[in-house]
Amino acid sequence: MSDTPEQPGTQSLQEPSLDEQIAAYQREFRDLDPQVEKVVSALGRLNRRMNVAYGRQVADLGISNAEWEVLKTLVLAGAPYRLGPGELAKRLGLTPAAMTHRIDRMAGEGLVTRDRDENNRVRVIVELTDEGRAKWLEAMRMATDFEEELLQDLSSDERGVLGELLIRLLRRVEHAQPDAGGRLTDLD
Amino acid sequence: MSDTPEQPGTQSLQEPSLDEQIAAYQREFRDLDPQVEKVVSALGRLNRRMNVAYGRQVADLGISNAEWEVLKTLVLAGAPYRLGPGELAKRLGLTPAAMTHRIDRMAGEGLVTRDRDENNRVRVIVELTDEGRAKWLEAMRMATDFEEELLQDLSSDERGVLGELLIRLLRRVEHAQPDAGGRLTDLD
DNA sequence: CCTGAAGACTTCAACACTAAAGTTCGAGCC
DNA sequence: GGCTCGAACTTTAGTGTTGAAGTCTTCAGG
Repeated sequence: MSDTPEQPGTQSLQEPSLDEQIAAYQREFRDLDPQVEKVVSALGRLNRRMNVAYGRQVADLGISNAEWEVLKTLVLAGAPYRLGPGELAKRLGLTPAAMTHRIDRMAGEGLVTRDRDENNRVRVIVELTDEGRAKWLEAMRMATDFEEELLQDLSSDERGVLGELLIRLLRRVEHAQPDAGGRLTDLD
Repeated sequence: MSDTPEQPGTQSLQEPSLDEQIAAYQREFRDLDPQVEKVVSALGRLNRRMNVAYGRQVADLGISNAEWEVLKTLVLAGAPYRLGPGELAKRLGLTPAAMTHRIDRMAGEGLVTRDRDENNRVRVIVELTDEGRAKWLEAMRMATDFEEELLQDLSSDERGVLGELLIRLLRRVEHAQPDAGGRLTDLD
């Protein structure tokens, strides 16, 4: 069902329990598969809660979740940690316009630099600063600690199984099946 | 790692493959548990993709994802499908101010009505209209079809296992353990 | 060269959300 | 009965995002 991600600053989402929710849906909508609904709703909720948690953690470092996303993307690019605004926008799923402003802010805070490419003056190069990289590292440490704790109750086998199942779903959504029975095409 | 939910209107998120991403992180950050990272990253990605998909579907019905959330919450409330703006805000994780505007729009579109409570004139009652309920039903049908298709490759057993594992994670995040070893308190 | 077309960003107007400051109504107190 | 407090919503100011329009640069012809 999804429960899209909408947190206010850092509030306490207050909703009925998962089981109550599913029971309510079944009352209102007869042909609902509870098993499917359970998986989908749990997925959505889990994700929202996690995002709230990440947001709090990076806030302690003085950066926003949005800024952290940019730092991660730049680090993922590897080595000199450079990427153009357009490329960043594509990877983050933002419009170029939003990227322009985001980079403005981050450059102002010293997390990245923004320069014109000398070889092709239409292009702009955004590069991580040492400070930006340091912030990333701190955030990364907090994030992995949190993630480790989140999965604490699961055995290694269970973690493996969970990972595999999720990846199968992801594949289904990403490669938008060449239609061998199920549609789901044009997902993105 | 999370990959927070940020889609532009309805773009094609373009990112490295999950395996590439994890490999890159390992290069940059030594003590990273690939198994944990796999689970967390898959969760985040899956969710973003799903939200994009939901957004497209409800857009075909002429409503936004945000509006659909309100419809769902009202239906979940049951029977006369009424809730105050404050209560709605709490359940959706929005500020009351945002709720005011959202209700304005939706009332303008005839999806809900907004009236003062006769017994307590400070209170406002938002009620689903028949049109709103009809929209919900259509959206619900599309959503469940999509969800069914998403899980198509998983056997009933696998769906059950996945659901249980997710719920265990959810519990860990929701009840923010009374600290018997792991922290994670104050999550929301 | 000079021109036209395409690409990569930026600027602008409109919209949605947050935080904080109002407004209005109901309740308790003396 | 009039006062004050608190609750529930709305308004305002500021930020971040989208979509469309605009600018600047490069490249392919003519």
